[in-house]
Amino acid sequence: MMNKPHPKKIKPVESRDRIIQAAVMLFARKGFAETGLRELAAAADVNLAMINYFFGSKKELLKGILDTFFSGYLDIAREKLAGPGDLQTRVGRFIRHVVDYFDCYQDYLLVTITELPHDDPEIITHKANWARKMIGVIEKEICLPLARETGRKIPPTCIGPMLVSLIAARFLFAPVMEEVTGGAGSLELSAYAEMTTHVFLQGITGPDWKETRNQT
Amino acid sequence: MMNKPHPKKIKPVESRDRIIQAAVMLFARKGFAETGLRELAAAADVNLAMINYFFGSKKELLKGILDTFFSGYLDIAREKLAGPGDLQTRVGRFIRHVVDYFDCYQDYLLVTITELPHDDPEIITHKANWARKMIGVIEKEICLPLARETGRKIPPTCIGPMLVSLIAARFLFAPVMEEVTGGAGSLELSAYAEMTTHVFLQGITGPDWKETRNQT
DNA sequence: AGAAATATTAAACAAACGTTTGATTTTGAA
DNA sequence: TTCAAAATCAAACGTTTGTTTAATATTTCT
Repeated sequence: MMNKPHPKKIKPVESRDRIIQAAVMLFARKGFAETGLRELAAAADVNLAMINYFFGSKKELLKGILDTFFSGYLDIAREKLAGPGDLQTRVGRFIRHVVDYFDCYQDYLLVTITELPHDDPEIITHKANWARKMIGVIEKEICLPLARETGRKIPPTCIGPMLVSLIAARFLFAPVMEEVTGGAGSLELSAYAEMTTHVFLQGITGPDWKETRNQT
Repeated sequence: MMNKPHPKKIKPVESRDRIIQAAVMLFARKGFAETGLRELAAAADVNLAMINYFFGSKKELLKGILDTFFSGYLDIAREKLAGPGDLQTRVGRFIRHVVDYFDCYQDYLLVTITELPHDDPEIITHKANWARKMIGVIEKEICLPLARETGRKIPPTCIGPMLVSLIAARFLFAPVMEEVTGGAGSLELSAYAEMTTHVFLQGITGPDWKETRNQT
């Protein structure tokens, strides 16, 4: 007996995860408030009441989605922005991974960004907590080295938003740009990462890029 | 008779404008869908029915707000991005004016950006039409000169979103950053414009800025 | 097998939604 | 003053909203 040290939770994975999956898709495409719980329940193929059963409320479900996205983003920052290499190498490595992450979690990104400025006090604290941690990493890994090497002081509360906005631009504007170009495919992902890195480090007029091609 | 060639419309200015003013504020703070028409009517101090009387529908009201913002943004691009000066001068002049514009129309900006990715077909056509015009200006005034001078080809559908995201970052993240810093004032507006210009043109590691200080 | 915990269901809740209607008031020109 | 257009209003329209309840089905462990 007690050979199974507790099966823990392996079962509610099915419905619960289908709800999250459908929620992220619908929130990204239609917006949080525009998405009704009945519509969401239908898309996730669960009973309406299951949503409140698992998450308590619609807002709590949103918080879970935001947490998932922020958590992954922060992990990349801590892991890739620190580590070996000079500033340019580390920033290049970071951006390359964030572009992949944003591409993979596109819907999470859209939900997060479009809900960013809305000042629901229940939500804003969550966002601020994540932002604070992110600002800390950026200050340590970008702003301080930059000030040490060039004497240039840029506050992390300025760099942080700029950096994430720059990278996210492609995905934020994707729906509109698709309509604009009439479906002509956009820039390849790795090329976009390279270009973003160059713009952030050297600007559009800076000297030739291409030397920012280190792996991992 | 007919001495007054028609007083045209000078009267509906009162209520109609109060509605727009309240709508922009509420849509920016709470989101479009989260804002009820009754709440909006109360904030604008008009009767509920006046909104549909003036604008036909809630969605039509939103389109009007988007049009106002896009129109002003496009005007600045056409006026400041063209004209005398080399690429750096023109971009610097453009960014300086856009930062002022975004600051002045902060709520319009938030409404526009947070509604950007949502794929309501009635709205997306409007956005795409404006984006197309903007892309045209950027191609002509930035991408072509850049390719001519440096041989570097960056598609305007990439530069456009990057540029606007970079400038808008401060305003998009403002509510969160305020909570993060605990109300400590953010960078001064003109300093932010200068920094944004430098990052866009030379990147964060580029040579000293300060020479991008032309007037008008 | 039986008891306890977990999942799932249909139905109902009050509240809020965007919109419409029809009557009334205000307005500006004849 | 008179008349028609524009503006304002209270009230109600039928849906849809997020959430809750209580009963049922399924799974899990003893």
